[in-house]
This record gives sequence, structure tokens and C-alpha cells, in this order.
Amino acid sequence: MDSMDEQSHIMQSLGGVTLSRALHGGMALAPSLEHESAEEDARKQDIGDILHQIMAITDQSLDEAQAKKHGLNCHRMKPALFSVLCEIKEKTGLSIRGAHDDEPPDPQLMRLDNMLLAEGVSGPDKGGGSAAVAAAAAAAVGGGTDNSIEHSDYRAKLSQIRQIYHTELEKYEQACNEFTTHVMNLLREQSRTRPISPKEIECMVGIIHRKFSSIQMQLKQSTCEAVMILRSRFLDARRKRRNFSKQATEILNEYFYSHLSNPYPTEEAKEELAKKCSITVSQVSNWFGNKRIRYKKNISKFQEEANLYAAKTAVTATQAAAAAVQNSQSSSPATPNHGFQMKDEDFQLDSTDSKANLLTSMFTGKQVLIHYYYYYYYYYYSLFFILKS
DNA sequence: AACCATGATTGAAT
DNA sequence: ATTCAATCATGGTT
Repeated sequence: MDSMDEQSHIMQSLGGVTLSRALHGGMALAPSLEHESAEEDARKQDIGDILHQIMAITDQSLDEAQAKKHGLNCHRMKPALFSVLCEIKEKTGLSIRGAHDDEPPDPQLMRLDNMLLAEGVSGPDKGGGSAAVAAAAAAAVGGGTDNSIEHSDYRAKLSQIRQIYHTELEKYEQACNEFTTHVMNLLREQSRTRPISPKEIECMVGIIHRKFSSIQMQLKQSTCEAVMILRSRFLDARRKRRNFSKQATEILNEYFYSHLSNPYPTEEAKEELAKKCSITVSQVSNWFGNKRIRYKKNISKFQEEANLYAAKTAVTATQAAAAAVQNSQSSSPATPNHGFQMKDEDFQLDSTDSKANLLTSMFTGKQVLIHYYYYYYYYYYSLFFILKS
């Protein structure tokens, strides 16, 4: 009965006149235009009768209509009329459909996809996925354990989101397929009683897919939002930036000012500093990057600090030196103190051999002079310290 | 609230 | 891959 409604609706919208005209024009039913035989007239009469019956079907009661429908279905003209209907529909359908057949990939959707991919939510992998890979990479770079510990919570939640996302996506896909096949079956069934072109089915499928993809987009959107919230809460370090501990800053500054002529710690040095300061290697790198640039930008601002740390290192150096001297004086064989050795080497590097080194360093000209000045200044300071003790 | 300090991020250069 | 330079966003201070 649904199909019947549709049928009558189509009839109405097309209009009886159009249909009959199409019948004459489109079909080879009319033998020839010249001789309007009685046979011809009879046929016309027949068709007109049918059309009238069809048009009147809506005014009848359900039972009557049903009976009439059956009668029409069995009518000898039915196949002919049906094919005409199909043809007309095809033509009108084409003009309607021509408007929106191109489907530009939604930039919004692409953005969402990219983001999900970047966040490792929609990655091609399973289970641990790219989140684990990223974490592993971070751990490898950071060399630190605190990183992964700090992010384990984040990763857990991310994989949760990921799982939900995938199950939802799958559900939607399944529902989409189910619905599509259902609709197609329905249409196939209906195509026996009303004209349905393959293109129409295709169009229907397209509509269904669009609907479902818009739902998918909503899913993606909300997943993105969730990830963003998660990120801002757990990962975005800027959001919960903590200043390093006093000790850590101390250690870093000590290194920086005692290697002022070449404040570029090697990978190993970074690792050691990281361990000492209980921060990650990348944090050490960040610190040195910031320090270098900020020192260079405004040396005078850091002068005081430089003095302080230079003095500190000098003191420790001289203390070590004193200890070494004491050791050697007390007739024990030369057991050079490690710290002293290091400092000595550093000092020599800075004061003598390293013209080339200095040239290639970030500090040039006047800055080099300043550094020399401070090194010598603290060299004397340390001597003074020895004398006093 | 305004301000500076500081750790992290980003994009370009190398 | 590392560094620089600019920038962001927060932490402390005033």
C-alpha cells in the first residue's frame, strides 16, 4: 500500500495529460499517424480508461483501491504503462540528480581525519598503537623514565578513547551497510510495483552514505574534542609548567657558566645533567637552548649570576686542588682528584689552546674578552681563597 | 592586575 | 638532528 500511495502520487505529479502524451510520443504503440482507425480509437479509449481508474484510486476506500490495484496490475496494458513510467522517471530523475553529483571532500572532515591520525587515534595499527610508539620515541629521546610514568595515565585514557572511537566507527559502518542493504532490498521489491531505476537506487545509497558519514563526522569531531581535552589536561606541558628545583637550576647553571665559552653539552653530558637534576634530556636541551639565547641577548643582565657561579666553581675547584695538594704532600702517590682534573682541563681549554674553539663558539670579540676577564678574575679569587684557608 | 622569569613549543636554518 | 629566535603560557613578585 505504500507503493500504491507513491504510485498515485507520481501519477498526480506527472499529470494525466503528460502521461498520455508521453504514451503517444514515446511508445511505438501508435501504429502510424495517418490512418486513425477504429482500432486506434479503441486503444486510446482503453488507455484513457486506465488512467482514469488510476487517478480515481485515491478517492476510493482501501479495499476498493486494493481490488482495483490488483485489477490494474493484471491489465494487459500494465507492462507498457509501467515502462513508460520508468522512462519518464528516468528523464526527470536525471535532471534532478545532475545538480549535486560532485562530492568535494569536506575540508573539515579532512582536518579531523588528519588530527585523529596525528594523535594516533585513527592510526593504522592496533592495540598499543602509535601512542606506544610515540611514548617509546619520547622515552628514547628523553632517556628518562619519568616521561613514560607521567604519560602512562594519558596513554591509558587515549587508548580508551581510541577503543571507543573504533567500536563506534565499526558500529556505524555496520549499521550503514545493514541499512543500505535493507533499503536496497526494499527498493528491489518495490521496483516490481513502481518504477525504480538503478540510478535512483544509487542515489539513495549515496544519500544514506552521506547521512552516515555526517554521523561519522560528528563522532570524529567529538573524539577530537575529547583528545584535545585530554591533551590539555595531561600532556600539554606548558599548561602545567613547573619551575625546576633550586638544585637542578643550580647544577645547570654551574655547568653553563663553567662552560661559558662553549655551552653545548654533549649527549652524554646532557644525560648526566638530566640524571643529576632528575629531569629529562630534552628538558636539559631546552634549558640550555633558552639559557644560551637569553644569555646572549642580554649578557649584562646575567653578569651577577655569572660571577656567582664562576665563583662557586672556582671554589670547588680550588677546594679540590687544595685537597689534591694535601694528598700529594702527605707522601701518598699522586691520586689526582677527578673534579680537579676536570676543572683543570676546562681551564686549560679556555685559557690556552682554544682560539679556534672560541672562534667557532657563539661568543666572539668583546664577549670573549669579557669571558677571559671573568675567568682570570675568578682564578685570582680562587687563589685568594686558598691563601685564606 | 601588571610585570618579569622561565620552561616548552614552533618554524626556519644548518 | 640540532640550534636559534620568536613566541606561548604559566609561575612568582610586586
